[in-house]
Amino acid sequence: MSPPRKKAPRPASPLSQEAWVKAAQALMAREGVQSVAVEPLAKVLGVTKGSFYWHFENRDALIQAALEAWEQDQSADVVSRYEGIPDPHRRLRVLMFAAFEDVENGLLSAALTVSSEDPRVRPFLRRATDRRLALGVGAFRALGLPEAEAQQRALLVYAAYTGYFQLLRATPEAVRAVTDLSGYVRHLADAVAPPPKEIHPGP
Amino acid sequence: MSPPRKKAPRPASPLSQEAWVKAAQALMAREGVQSVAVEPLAKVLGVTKGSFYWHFENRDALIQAALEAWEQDQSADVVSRYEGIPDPHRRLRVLMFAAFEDVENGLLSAALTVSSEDPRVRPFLRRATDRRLALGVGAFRALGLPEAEAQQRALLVYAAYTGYFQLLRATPEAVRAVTDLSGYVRHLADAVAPPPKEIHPGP
DNA sequence: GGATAAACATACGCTTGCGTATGGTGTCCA
DNA sequence: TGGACACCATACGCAAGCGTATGTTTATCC
Repeated sequence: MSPPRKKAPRPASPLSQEAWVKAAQALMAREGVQSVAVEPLAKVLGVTKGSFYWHFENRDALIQAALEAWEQDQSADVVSRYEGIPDPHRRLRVLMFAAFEDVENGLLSAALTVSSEDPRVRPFLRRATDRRLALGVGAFRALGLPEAEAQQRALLVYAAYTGYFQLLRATPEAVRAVTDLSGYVRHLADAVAPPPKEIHPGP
Repeated sequence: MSPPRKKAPRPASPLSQEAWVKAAQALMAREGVQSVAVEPLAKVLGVTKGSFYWHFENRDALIQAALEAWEQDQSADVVSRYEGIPDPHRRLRVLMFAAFEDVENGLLSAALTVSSEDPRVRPFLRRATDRRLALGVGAFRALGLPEAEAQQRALLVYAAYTGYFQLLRATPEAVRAVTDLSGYVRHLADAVAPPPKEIHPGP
C-alpha cells in the first residue's frame, strides 16, 4: 500500500500556473502580447476559463507573470555567465557568438520588441535593452575605447543582433539565403573589434 | 457651359479613399496592423462606419490599400534614386546614409516588421526585404566582392538598419543615449567598406 | 424645382473575448 | 464517512468591432 502521506494533493493532473505561463510565452513568441487571450489559451490546454480564473487574478496577471519569467531567465542566463572570462577581447567575442547562437531567445526577444507599444511590455523591454547595451559598453570599454565610442559600437552590435532576429522572424526565407551565420557574426565581430592586430586606444 | 458629364459630383468636403488610407497608415505605424479598426478610425476622421463602407468593400480592402500605397512610395523612392551614381563606393555610402536619415520611413518599416505574422503584411514585407537586400548585394558586388561575401555584408548592413529603427521604436531613450547617429552610420560604413585605402578585389 | 446619386448617419444582428457567479467533481484527512 | 478544499465546468452579463440594411442630407443636372 502507498504510505498515507500528508502531501501531494495533486488529484490527477492539475494544471499549474507554470503551464499557463509557458503557453502564454509560446503564444507571445509567435504573435505578440495582444494574442494572449484567455479563452483560446484554455482551449489549447484542454480546459475552460474557469480553470484560468482560479489560478490568476485576470489576463494582465498572466501576461505579467510571463514577462517576469522571461526576465528571470534572461538575467540568470547571459549576464552572469560571461563575467568570468578575464580577457576582454575573448569575452566580447564569446558573448556575441553565444547571443547569436541562442536562436530561441533571440526570436522571443524579437517578438517582445514587436509588442513594444504595450505598456506592460515596455518596462521589461527597457530593462533588457539597458542591460544588454551596458554589457556591450562594458566590454568595449574594457578594450580601451572611450565611452562615446564604446556606446556607438555597442549600439551597432545590438542593432545587428536585434535586426538579425527580427529579419529571421519576419522573412526567414530572405535570411536563410545567407547560409553562413557564423561568418556573418565573425565579420561583425571583426568589424567592431579586430582580433589579430593591436587596438589603438583613444587619445 | 460644362459638357453634360456624368462625373465630378464633389459636394462640400467629402472624404476621399486617400484620407482613410493615410489615417490607416498612421495607425499602422504606431500600433501595427491589428489596430487598424474601422470604427475607431471613423471616430478619428469625424465620421461613422457608414462612410467607410461606402468607400471600401471591407476592412481588408483598407489594409491592402494602405500596404500598396506604402510599397509604391518605397519603390519609387530609393530604388531608382541611387542608380545614377557611378562610383560604386560612393553609391553604397550615399545609400546607407540616406536610408538612416529617413527616420519616418525607417520607423514605418519597423512597424510593418512588427506585424509580420499577419498574412496580409507578409508578402509586402517579403518583397521589400528582397528588394533592399538585392540593392545591397548589388552594391557590394560592384565593389568586387564575391557573391557569398556580398550577401553577408548586405545582410549585416540591413540588420543594423532594421535593428536600429526597431530599437528607436521600442526603446527610444536607450538609443538616444548615443547622440551621434552619423558617427554610428559612418562606423558601420567603414566596417563593411573601408573608404580611405584601396579595396582588394576578389581573386 | 424635382429627380438622381454621392456621401454620409443610424440601427441592427453577430462574433470574440473579458470577467463573475455559481455549481460540480475528486481527494485528503479527521 | 463526511466535511473541507483544490480544481474545474457552465452559464451569464458586458463591451468592442465587423458587416448589413436602410434612412437622411446635399449638390448637381435637367
